Amino acid sequence: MDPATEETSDMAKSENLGLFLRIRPLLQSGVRGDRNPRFRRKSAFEPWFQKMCLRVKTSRSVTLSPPLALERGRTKTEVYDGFSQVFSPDSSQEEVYEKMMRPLVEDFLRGKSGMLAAFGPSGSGKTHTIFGCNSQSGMVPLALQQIFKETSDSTRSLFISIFEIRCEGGKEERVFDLSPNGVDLTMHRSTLKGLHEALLRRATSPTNANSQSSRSQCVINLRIVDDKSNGEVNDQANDGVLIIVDLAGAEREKGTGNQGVRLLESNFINKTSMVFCLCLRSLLEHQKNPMKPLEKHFQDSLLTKYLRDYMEGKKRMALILTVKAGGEDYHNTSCLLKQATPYMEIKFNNEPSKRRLSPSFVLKGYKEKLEVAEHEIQHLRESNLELEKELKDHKSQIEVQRLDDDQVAQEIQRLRESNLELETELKYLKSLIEVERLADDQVAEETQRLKESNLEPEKEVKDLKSLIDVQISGDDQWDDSVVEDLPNKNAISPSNEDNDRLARRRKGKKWSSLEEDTLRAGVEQYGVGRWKLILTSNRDIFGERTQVDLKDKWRNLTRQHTHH
DNA sequence: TTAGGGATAATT
DNA sequence: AATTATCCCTAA
Repeated sequence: MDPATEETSDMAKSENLGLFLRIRPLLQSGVRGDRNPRFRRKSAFEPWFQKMCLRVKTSRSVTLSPPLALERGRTKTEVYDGFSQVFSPDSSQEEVYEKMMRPLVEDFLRGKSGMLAAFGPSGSGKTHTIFGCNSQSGMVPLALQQIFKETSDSTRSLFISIFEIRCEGGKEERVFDLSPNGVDLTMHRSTLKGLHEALLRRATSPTNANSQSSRSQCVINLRIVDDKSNGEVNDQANDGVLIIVDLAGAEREKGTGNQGVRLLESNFINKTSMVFCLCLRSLLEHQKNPMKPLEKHFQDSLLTKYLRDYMEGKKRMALILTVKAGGEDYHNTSCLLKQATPYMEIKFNNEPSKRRLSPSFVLKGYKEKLEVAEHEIQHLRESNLELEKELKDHKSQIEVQRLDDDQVAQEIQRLRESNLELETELKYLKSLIEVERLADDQVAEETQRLKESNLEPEKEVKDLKSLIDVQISGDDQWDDSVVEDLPNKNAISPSNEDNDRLARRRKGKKWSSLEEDTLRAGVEQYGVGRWKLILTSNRDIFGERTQVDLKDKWRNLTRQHTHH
């Protein structure tokens, strides 16, 4: 936002992954010129599909409610919030462009790289959004339009390449260059033609249409360079790069007539998309907890290899989810939202080289976290007080407004929870710091004192900070190895097992009804006790749960059932 | 990997 | 205080 102020400092400015959501209209108005006529017929014959499971709540949130058929008593609508922008079914291409694409393009013109990936089930409008059709240009044509307009008088050239990665069956992925010449096209503003040809071929050729394109990834790469320097520098020296990716379908493989085929690792229709998601998830976890290594999922597919910098959080990325909102789409949509929503917490920093983290570097990171935590605790305390007071007031009045009371109480509960969360994080950080081996006598003593005293969190934070300072100052030539090895529990020194255990316990996560249903279905399909199989077949739904978690949950579900 | 027993956090 | 839901540990 403010390029002038952000400069050198290492972890200076980071921005979150932009997560957009676009809901496809239920009915194809004939204008769309859709390629699948069966769709139209189907929805005409089966009007109950009109019931929408997904609705826009605000410009940044949606509500998802299961269709009646799936309800099993305990149904509540879920809210997904925090999107950069939600585009309703009647949003126009221009609107999407303005709010999502234009900032990317403008940064691109200023030499800042970025990427946009479209993700969603096939038929949800990914391609329509990215490429558009004759009457409604998509993001790519609109972006080019803007780019050509703004570079017409400059001395810069634009390079564009477009290619497709297909992986058919279980075979190797293959790359198909869709540009007429097979190499990068040099384009000035008048030579837009080449792209049009590529576009046309992809969008309208019936042989190349649905079946294949839903399983292939289309990548468009724009590069802008100054004409002064020679054009063909392989590296992205100073040039901005803008990559637009049309990811393969993100639906789960089994339709209505499921066949328990050996699925690869999860039910993704396509390996590349799965790897893409694995990368993002790993990145997110790594950022939440730096002790977790950033796994190298990217090397598992061509696309993610190509996008490595983005997969590792080094360059900025935006994601647009396209979904269908019909009742029949509930499952796919739910899976997609559940999976992709957390990604909005991913951050990108511009710092390109982060070699090996010295402990003091890591500690500095913790210190910053502590500071933030300190603030938030303070803030939460205040809101807590405020709300509690408010609640009291309410209660002292007549009890007509019970509902309001409940809402306030809920809010307080929520705040309490996040407050708790922060405090446990403090505890966690504290234990990590202890693990760093405080060889210094003085420091060890200090730690001991801290451990035994019953300080208020605020004070504790303060003391921890000074503690860190002591460590950082007396620490110049540590080598790495600590960081990479730590995620392994066994590598932690057994100094303080009790404290360590406390800190490591995962925060309990309630089972969603989707997860429960999936578990039931899994047991039905594979049998009781095949937890590993059930888990890996549904990893996109179960997220970070373990086999044991599934087993325990099943124990619960059935125990309750028999107890009845 | 799984089944069970236990610990711990969340709810009632 | 008692009951549940989750998470953790470990023998087999």
